[in-house]
Amino acid sequence: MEITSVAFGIPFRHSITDSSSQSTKPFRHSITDSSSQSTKPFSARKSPKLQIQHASDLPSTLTRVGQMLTVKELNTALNHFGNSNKFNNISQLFLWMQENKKVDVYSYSHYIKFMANKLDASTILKLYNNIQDASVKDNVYMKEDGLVPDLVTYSTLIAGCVKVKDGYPKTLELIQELQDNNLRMDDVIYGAVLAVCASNGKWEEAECYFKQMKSEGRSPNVYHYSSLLNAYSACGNFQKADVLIQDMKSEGLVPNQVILTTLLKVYVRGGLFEKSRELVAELESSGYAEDEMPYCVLMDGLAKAGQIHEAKVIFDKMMKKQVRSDGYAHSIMISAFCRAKLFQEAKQLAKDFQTTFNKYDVVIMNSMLCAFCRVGEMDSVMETLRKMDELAISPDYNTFNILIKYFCSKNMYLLAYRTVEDMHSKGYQPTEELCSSLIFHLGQAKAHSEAFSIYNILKYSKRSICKALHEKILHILLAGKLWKDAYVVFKDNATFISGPTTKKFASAFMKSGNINLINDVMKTLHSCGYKIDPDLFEMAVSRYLGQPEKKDLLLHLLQWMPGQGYVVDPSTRNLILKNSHLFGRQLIAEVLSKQRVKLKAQESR
DNA sequence: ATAGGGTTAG
Repeated sequence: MEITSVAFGIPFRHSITDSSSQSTKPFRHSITDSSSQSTKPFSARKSPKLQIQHASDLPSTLTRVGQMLTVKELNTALNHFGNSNKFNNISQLFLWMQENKKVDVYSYSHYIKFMANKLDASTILKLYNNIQDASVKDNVYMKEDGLVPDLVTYSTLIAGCVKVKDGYPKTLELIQELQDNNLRMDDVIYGAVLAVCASNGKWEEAECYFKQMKSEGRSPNVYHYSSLLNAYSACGNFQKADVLIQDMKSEGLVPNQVILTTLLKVYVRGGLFEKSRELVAELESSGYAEDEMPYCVLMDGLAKAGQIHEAKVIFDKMMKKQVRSDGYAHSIMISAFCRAKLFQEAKQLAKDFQTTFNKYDVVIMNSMLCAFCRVGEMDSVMETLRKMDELAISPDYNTFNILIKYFCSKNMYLLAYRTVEDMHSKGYQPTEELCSSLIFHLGQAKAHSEAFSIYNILKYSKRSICKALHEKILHILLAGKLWKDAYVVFKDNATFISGPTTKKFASAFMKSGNINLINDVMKTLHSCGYKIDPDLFEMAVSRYLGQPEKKDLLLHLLQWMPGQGYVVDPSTRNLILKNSHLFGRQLIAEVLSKQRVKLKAQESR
C-alpha cells in the first residue's frame, strides 16, 4: 500500500503534462488540413507530385496523395526539398516514406546527403546500415548513378563514430570500405579517425595513424595534434604529450586554445596539479581562460583525486573573476561534494546554481539523487524528486536508472516496476540486466503480471534477449495462473524451453488453462517435438467431459490424435465411453474406432 | 567534412 502511494506521488507528473502538450499537435494538423483544402480548391487538380512539392501541410498532403506516387517520384520530391534547403519537409517526407515502406537506396542516400549536419551520429550510422541492407535487397549498387560514397560521406560517418559506442570497430569497417571503393584517406579522414581513437582511449592506435599519415607525406595540422594529445589524456601520459607539443612547435604550428586546454587535461589526468595550475595561469594570460572549461578540467581532476578543498579554491577563484559559465563548474563541484558525502555544501551550491542561472539542471539533480540513494537518505530522495516535479525538470535516462536501482536495492520492487514503466513510456530503454533482475524479484513478490510487463518491454525493445529469460518468465506466469500469456510465451520460444519446464507447462495448462486453448496447446507441444503423454490426454479429456458444451473441441482432439500417432489409453477411453451420452453415443463410438483403425494402419506400414 | 569540460555503477 505504502509503496504504491509513494509511486503514485513520484514518477512523474510530467508524463501527464507531456502527453497533453503532444495532444495539441493533431489539433493543429486538422486545422491546417481543413484550411488548406478549403482555401485551395484547385489543389485537387494539381498532380500528386506538385501537390507534395507545394504542400503547406506536408504530412496531411502525403496522407492524401502519397500512395499514388512511386518511390522514384518521392525521391525526386526529396531532392526538390533538399535543393531548396527545406529541412523540415525533408524530414517529414522521409519519415512518411519509411513508415510506408516507400524507400530505396537512393532515398537513404539523398536523405543522408541533405541532413548530414542536422542529424546526430548514431542516426546517420543507422541510416547507413539501412542503405547497405537496402542495396543488397534491391540489388542496386551505390556506384551507379553517381551514388558512390565519397570522402565527405566517409568523414561524416567516421566523425559520427566519435560519440557512439562501438564507434571504433565501426570506424575500422568504414576505413576498410573506403579503401575498397578505391578512395584514399585524406587529411580530414585522418582527423576524424584520430578523434575516434582519442575518444576510445586508443592512444597506440592514434599514434599509428599519426605516423602513417606522416609517412604518406601529409603534414598533421592542429586537429591531428589535438586529437593525438587527447588520446594521451585518458592515460595521463604527460611525457608523450610534452614531446608531441615540441614536435608540433618544430613544425611551425603554434599551440592554440584547444591544444593548451587538451594539454591541461593530460597534466590533470597525470596528477601533475602544480604544472596544471601553471598551465591555467598561462591560459589566463593568453586570454584563453575566459570560458570555464580549463577551470572545470582542473577542478574535476582535483576533486576526483580527493583534493576537494583545492577544487573549491579554484571554483571560488573562478567565481571571483566572473569567468563565463554555463553551469558546468557548479555541476562539477556539486557532484564532487556529493561523492564526498558533503551534502550541506552540495545543497548550498545547488541553491546557488538555481539563483545564479534561474533554472535547474537534470545532471545536477541526478548527482544529488545518486548521492542520496547511495547513502540511503530516502527523505532526501523523495524531496529531490518532488523538486524536479515542481520545477518541471524531465527525468532522463540516468534519473530513471538511479531510481530503479535504488528501489530495487531497498526491495521496493513495485515502485521499481512503476518507474521502469514510466521510463519506457518516455522512450528510454532500461538495460537487460536491470529488467532481468527486476523480473525475478517481481516474480518472487507474486507480482506476476508486472513481471510479464517488464519482460514485454525488454522483448519488444531488443532484437535478442537472454534465452533463459523466456523460461524464467514462463515459470512466473504459471505461478500467477496467467495461462494465456504462458501459452504465448511457450509458443514463441518453445526451442528455448527445457524438457522439464515444458512438461510442467503442459500439465499445468491441461489442468487449469483456458479450455478453448487446450487443443492449440496440444498441437503446439506436438509440433515442437514434445511427445505428449497419455496422462496429458486424459487431463484434457476430463476437462472436456466437465463441460459438455465443448463437445466439438473434444471431437476435434480425438480426430487429430491418430494422424500424429496418438491414441487414447484404455482408461481414458473408458472415461469417454462412460460419458458418451453427453456427446452422442454414435459419434463417440465412431471416432474412437477410427482412432484404432488409423493407428493399426500406421503400425502395419 | 576533422580537435577540448560535468551526472549512473562496479
